[in-house]
Parts: sequence; C-alpha cells; structure tokens
Amino acid sequence: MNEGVEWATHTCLNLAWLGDERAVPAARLAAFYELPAAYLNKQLQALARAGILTSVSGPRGGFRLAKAPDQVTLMDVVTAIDGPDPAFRCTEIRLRGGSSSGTTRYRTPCAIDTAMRKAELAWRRELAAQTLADVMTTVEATNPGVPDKVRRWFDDTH
Amino acid sequence: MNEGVEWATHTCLNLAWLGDERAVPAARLAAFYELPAAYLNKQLQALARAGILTSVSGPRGGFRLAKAPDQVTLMDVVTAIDGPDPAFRCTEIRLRGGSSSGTTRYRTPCAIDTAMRKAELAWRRELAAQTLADVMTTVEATNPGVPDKVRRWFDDTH
DNA sequence: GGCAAACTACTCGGATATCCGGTGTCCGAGTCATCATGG
DNA sequence: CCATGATGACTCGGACACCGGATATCCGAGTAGTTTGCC
Repeated sequence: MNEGVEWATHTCLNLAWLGDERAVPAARLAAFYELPAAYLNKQLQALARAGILTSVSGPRGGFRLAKAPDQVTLMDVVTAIDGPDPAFRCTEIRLRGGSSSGTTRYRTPCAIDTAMRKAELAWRRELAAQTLADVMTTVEATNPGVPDKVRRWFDDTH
Repeated sequence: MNEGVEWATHTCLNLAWLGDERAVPAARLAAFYELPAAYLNKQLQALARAGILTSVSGPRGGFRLAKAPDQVTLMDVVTAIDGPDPAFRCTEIRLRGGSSSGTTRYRTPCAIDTAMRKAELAWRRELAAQTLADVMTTVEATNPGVPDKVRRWFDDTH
C-alpha cells in the first residue's frame, strides 16, 4: 500500500482535533511529523479532490476537514490516496493461449477473481466500518493527553 | 498486488486438475496461458520454497502440487508470491517531529495501525478460508468441461 | 543378450538487465492581508 | 479618522526529475534418459 496513506490518516486526525475553525498550511502539517512538505501537499490535494478536506489558498489558507470526523471512514482516506482500483486485478488469462482458443465461452466470471474480490470486500467493509471519530476515541482512551498536546503544538509559532 | 499472484493461482489450479502423478515443466505451464516462461518459472520457484509445489530437475522433471488441493489456501499462494509483509506498514511517524520530542511515551500501539491491521486481518481470514479445492468445486459447477479440457491440452504434444 | 559407462538433452535455480509507478521536488496561478495614500 | 487602491507575501495546484522494486530474460548446475561399447 502507498506510504502516503499513513501520513494522510495521521494528518486527518490532527485536523480533526484542531477543529474546522481555521485552516492549516501543508507545510505546518508536514513539520509536525518532519515530513517532506511538498510531497504531503500532494496527498492533501488528493484528499481535497475526494471531498475529505477543503483547501483555501492565500495567506491564512491551508487545509481543514470538510466533514465531521464521524462522517469520514478509513476507507474514504485509503481510496483517496491509494486509488479506487482493487489490489487484485483479473486479466482474464483463462481466455489466452491454446486452452480456450475459440472453443469454450466462459459465461461466468473467473472463480479466482471472485474469491479474491470476496476477500477484498471484507477488507473494504472493515475499513468502511471505522471512522476518524472511532480512531479519535481510541486514542483519547489510551493517551488522553494527546489531543491537547496537538492543539498546543499547532497554536505555538515555530 | 503482484501480477504473478494471478498466474500462480491459475497454474496451481491446473496442476490440481492434472493430479500429482506427473511433473509439468514451467515452459508447458506457461504455454497454456501464453505467459513468459522464465518469469513464470520465478513464481513457481517461490511456490516451491513455500512448500506448495515440489520441483524435479532434469528430463521428465517439472512441478507438481505438494499437498492435496484442500490443504492449500489462497492465503498460502498470495503469501508465497507477494511476500509476508502487511500491506499497511506503520512507520511510527507519531514518534517523529517536535510533537513527541522526549515528552510523551506511547505505551499503546498506534491506533491507526491497529485499525488497518484489523481490516487486513479480515482480508487474510477470507483468503485463508478458501482452498484450491473450493475454487475447483466452483469452476466445475459453472464450467463442467474445463477440467477435462485442461487434462487433454496437457496430454497433447505441442 | 545383458550390463555398465559415457553422453546428451532437458529442467530447475539463481544471477542479471529493463521498465514503470511511487517518491520527491520545484515553480507558477490565485488569493487574502497589509500598507500606503488621499479625502 | 476612514475608505480605497496597490502591493506583497503566502498558499495551493499541477508539472517536472529521480529511484527502487516489480517485470522480464538469460545462462550455469544438476539430473534422468538414451545410446554405445564391451563382456
């Protein structure tokens, strides 16, 4: 899976804690984790195209969460960064070669593709069942000080 | 996911239908789907290392299934080709940057990593629940002529 | 004819090139805050 | 003092290099079948 998925998810969590009052520039969001700013910007653009973030240009601009945290699933984030294509891509090799040259016509979908899709669907279902709000709840339960700390860090000037 | 996963799975299915009486060379297995023989050979070696296939050198050599089809899960095949690493790799970026410099010690695992692992576990569970024998049953139910056809093709000299 | 040894052809196995998508970077378009200026 | 216009800096957005891993290929090690020669 894409590396940017991790960056994007953590950044979304930070934006969720900061609230949607103000917009945060990509450079600031990147500095929080010492990530390359320009590259994180690329990922944030993808999130904006997917409707997860809203972007504002110019001074005082930046990114903010477009929806409530409980309306954004991990599936949304992963799809925005990693693309909508399934991990297993059936190329229908059963139709190639001398095996099926003109004789057999497969009316049913490839059984292997079906099995892979079934597994991938379970994966997507699990990701779609967890929202950013759920992850926030987990973090606050295990590390209660984190949200305030994030807010203070972004309030300070660096 | 790796392209070779599809080739490997289809080839395992063919070997299952042919039975483990005789060994089939990689070149013949590749010709069935018009695949590059040397590259498929690479995948078959990975399957052999994983204990899914057994390889025999020399004339009359080749590959054959090492276990009964109901003892080989799709998870086994995918792991053999694509590697055992999880798709989502947590790099613990929460420990980097000024955010957690020396102050907070996270005793609990990363919540995002946990969520991703949960989804991936569901995926692995689905793959592990389906064996080659299950896929064979599906194919025979939808396309009954396929197994015999495969056997005939591999019996013929080309 | 039977047997053994050398030979040959075949197959796996790993080492070696090539190509493409992710990784990383940079600069231009657009925008908003600021500041100077005049009324 | 207030309104207004120009100015400037800041930020996003997309276009441009770079690199590692997947893709694809080739050749050597080893083996089994075959042939040939000898007893």
